[in-house]
Amino acid sequence: MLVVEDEEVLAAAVARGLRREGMAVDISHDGADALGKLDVNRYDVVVLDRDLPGVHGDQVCRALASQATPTRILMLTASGTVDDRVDGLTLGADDYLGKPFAFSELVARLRALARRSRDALPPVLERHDLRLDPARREATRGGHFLRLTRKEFGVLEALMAADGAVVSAEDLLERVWDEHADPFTNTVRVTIMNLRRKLGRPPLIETVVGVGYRL
Amino acid sequence: MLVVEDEEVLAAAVARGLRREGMAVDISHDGADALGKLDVNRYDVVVLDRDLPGVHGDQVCRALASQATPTRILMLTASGTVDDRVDGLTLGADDYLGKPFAFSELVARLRALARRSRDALPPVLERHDLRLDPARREATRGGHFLRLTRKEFGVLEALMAADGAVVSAEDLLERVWDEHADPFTNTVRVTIMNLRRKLGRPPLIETVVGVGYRL
DNA sequence: CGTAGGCCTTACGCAGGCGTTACGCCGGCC
DNA sequence: GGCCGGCGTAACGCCTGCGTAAGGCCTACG
Repeated sequence: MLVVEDEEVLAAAVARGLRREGMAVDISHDGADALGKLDVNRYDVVVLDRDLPGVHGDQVCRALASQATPTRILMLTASGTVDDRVDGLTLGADDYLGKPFAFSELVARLRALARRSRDALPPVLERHDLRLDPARREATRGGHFLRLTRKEFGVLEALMAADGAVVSAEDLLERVWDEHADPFTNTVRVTIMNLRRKLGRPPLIETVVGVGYRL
Repeated sequence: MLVVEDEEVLAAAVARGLRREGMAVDISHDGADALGKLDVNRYDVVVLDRDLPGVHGDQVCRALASQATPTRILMLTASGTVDDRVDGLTLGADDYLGKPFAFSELVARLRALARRSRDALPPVLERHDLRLDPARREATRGGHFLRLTRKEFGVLEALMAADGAVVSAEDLLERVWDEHADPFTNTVRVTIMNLRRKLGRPPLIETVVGVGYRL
């Protein structure tokens, strides 16, 4: 989840509560920062306060809705009038909750949205004799099953989704690991190595020196 | 199931009875709350009292019928006249039961509706040498009967319905337990263990570390 | 009122995922 | 030709996540 809320105390409280519910939560305190994070990370759901200083919540919403993304939006608003609800939904929000709200209701709605987001996401990726189904979490090569760990699966998914384009190690860190990953770590190289080993021959992952990796 | 009934004592009694029959049951005491839950959760069947304070049962029924959902509706009504029955069915209910009713009849009708709601799936699930009949609550492996508890049966049903895809512990909690399940509980692991033990060998349930389980 | 069984919890041991450090190879550059 | 930066690879250790046992609560039932 990404929680976008300028009131820092509220944001922290919500994040803590959601983490207790088992969710992975990032926080933004303004619209510009939110757009940056949305650009860089993939979220299942964004909890978006409508009244943001600087870049307004509506703008964030529009920006997100305009691009074809599987990310769902839950709008938070101070005034729970019907007009707001209509506005929010026409702007591209997927759900809407007026402040003050019951925390349990927020959780329930986020769960529902996250499930929708997962359902909507998964086309089966196929390249060469590789087949990867994110929904079923299955990867095969030449019909033969591959037992991949989470990181390996994530890296392979990112490479396949890039469709032959080069993906930098930094991109992989942000997509497969999380936003606070140590930029000087060696773990991507090690994961790539293990992945290559499990994929077998002929080799499919090419190193582009100084830039990144591609299928 | 979702039971919508403003008489709290009756609602609790019905829910308890249905849980004894192996169903996962949520409760709403008014129409607005029911609409919220229906918005957020997926149910096979809604048991809907017609006479609700605030948002009337008919309105809930209409709202639900207007959207393309696999959820079935069983209307409960205080007066068992034919007129009511006709009204209910034209509103979009799938079945109808007048109060007072025999509990066994309620169960039978709900079973029938639940089966219809799921009839995208074959009524009897079969994978490998496993056979599972949700209607009769019977499970066999290699022709040999398995004595499963409700939770074990539910978990196995979910895994078989997933058809080899990975099912997360969180999904299992939502499907087999109910909406108030503690996300950090250990009970899924224990149930999986007992299930594996009862299923015998060769082992059929695979653990995908950090993700979930699959058949 | 006692018993049995379903179910959840706590506690603990263990395998494996994952990140680290260290080192060797290779190509480019001054 | 020596230096250096980028990468592959091996080996090690931490610690998460899972399996499993044991105990306790609650409900159903005799």
